[in-house]
Amino acid sequence: MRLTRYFLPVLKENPAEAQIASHRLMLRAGMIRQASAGIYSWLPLGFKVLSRLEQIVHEEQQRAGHIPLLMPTLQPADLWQESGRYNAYGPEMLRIRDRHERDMLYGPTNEEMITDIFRSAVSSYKELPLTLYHIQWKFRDEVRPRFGVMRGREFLMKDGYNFDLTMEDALHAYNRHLVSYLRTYERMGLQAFPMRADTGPIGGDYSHEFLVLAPTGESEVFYDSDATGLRFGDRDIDFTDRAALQQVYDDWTAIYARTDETHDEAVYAERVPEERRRTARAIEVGQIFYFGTKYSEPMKALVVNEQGERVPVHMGSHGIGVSRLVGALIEANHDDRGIIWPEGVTPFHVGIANLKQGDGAADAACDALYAGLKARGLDPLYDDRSERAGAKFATLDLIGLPWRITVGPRGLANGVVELTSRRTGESEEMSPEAAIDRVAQIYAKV
RNA sequence: CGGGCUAUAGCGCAGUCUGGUAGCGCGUUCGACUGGGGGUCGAAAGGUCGUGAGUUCGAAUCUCGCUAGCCCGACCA
Repeated sequence: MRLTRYFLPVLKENPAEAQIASHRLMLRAGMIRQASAGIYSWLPLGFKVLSRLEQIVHEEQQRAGHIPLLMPTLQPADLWQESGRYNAYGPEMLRIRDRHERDMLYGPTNEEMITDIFRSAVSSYKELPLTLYHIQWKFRDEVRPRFGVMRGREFLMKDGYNFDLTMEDALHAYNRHLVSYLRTYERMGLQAFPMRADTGPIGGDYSHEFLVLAPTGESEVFYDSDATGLRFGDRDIDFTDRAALQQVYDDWTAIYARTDETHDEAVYAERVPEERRRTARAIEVGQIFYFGTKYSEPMKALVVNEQGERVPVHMGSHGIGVSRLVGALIEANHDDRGIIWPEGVTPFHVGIANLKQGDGAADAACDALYAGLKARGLDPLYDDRSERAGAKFATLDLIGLPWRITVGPRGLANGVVELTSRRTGESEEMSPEAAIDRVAQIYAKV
């Protein structure tokens, strides 16, 4: 993409309403624009990152054997009356009435709807196990939205629901989600820890939250410093291998890591040596639940088992806050000049800064670089504005592309361009061809 | 939902106390000089001062209502 043909409304000054880094930087980098409290338009750059996160989530869910579908944002109230949550949910649920005076709601989650879909189509244990998920906008009418997309009212969430015959099967689904989530966050360049969690208004008795350490996080967490050494890495997991998944679950949950909601001083003191105890703030970016027959019983989601008995299915629900992750990524990856995207989620792979727009040699070199990068399947952003070097560097630093190729008459006289890492600031001079190779190499691993 | 605050040009703000018909910086447009970290000079465009009523000869400014937004707390993916 050529910057002069893109839509990137960056701000030089900080908007007054933005208190935390991610909110401030998303506004300044032209990623989002507020439409109303806690409701945002996603401008092209933000939309690109959001779409990239969606893509990673889709890939990892399907790798785990989960099936995508798409349910509506607006739901009929009667489903929620059936589960008993229509009255239980409170004013956070946005209630709407249509022209026929029918009570509707903008879905804050989809347990009822998915259970309705399931029960109308599945009646035998032979069709289990089944895990369905979607990535869809949700609405929770927060009293006090804040921190940009980190705590909006409208938010994009991946929510998945497993249907199993037995608790053992459902716990295997639980482990599948735990492992697929670990993979998902690592691909995004984030280290997220599973922490034992309260089950909250959704209910149930088996739950972990995934938290990313960040000073602006809303949760206080207590953990063993050994947890920060955990890496999922490139392990190629067979998601049907129960023992292997259980092992990952055991490895990751053995180390003490809890939020303030479930923190237990006595257990903490007993299991974690004093010098390894850590307290920090963290952002919640996902949560998994096993809740058994909480919805399948009242909503009659029954299947016939091998003995010919009709039994309620065991369910769980599993969420990843996709739009919130954009904020979390920035909280975990920025400096005073702007965002620093991990390679796995960057909106463009590399920025090209032409330091003398209109100069024949510089223009030609940039055009060749741009074409060469595209030919290698890369997505470059070419800053072809008639701006001075400082302005181009500032813009590219702000929007956080992890790599920049700087092209100027001075280097071109020696046949070189400069490849600079946004994260370390280190640069290296090399031929344009070598720069293309290097960037291609970097992204081959992502 | 309790407490506090704000609303003036795309963004950040001054002007409000003491009423007299709106200003600064950034950004934008045009021209020139520039060209390796938001450059310089010159010209220009852009505002029903959130909204409704009231007071007044006259309201961004005073009074009352309404709306929207922000901060702290409680709540929350």
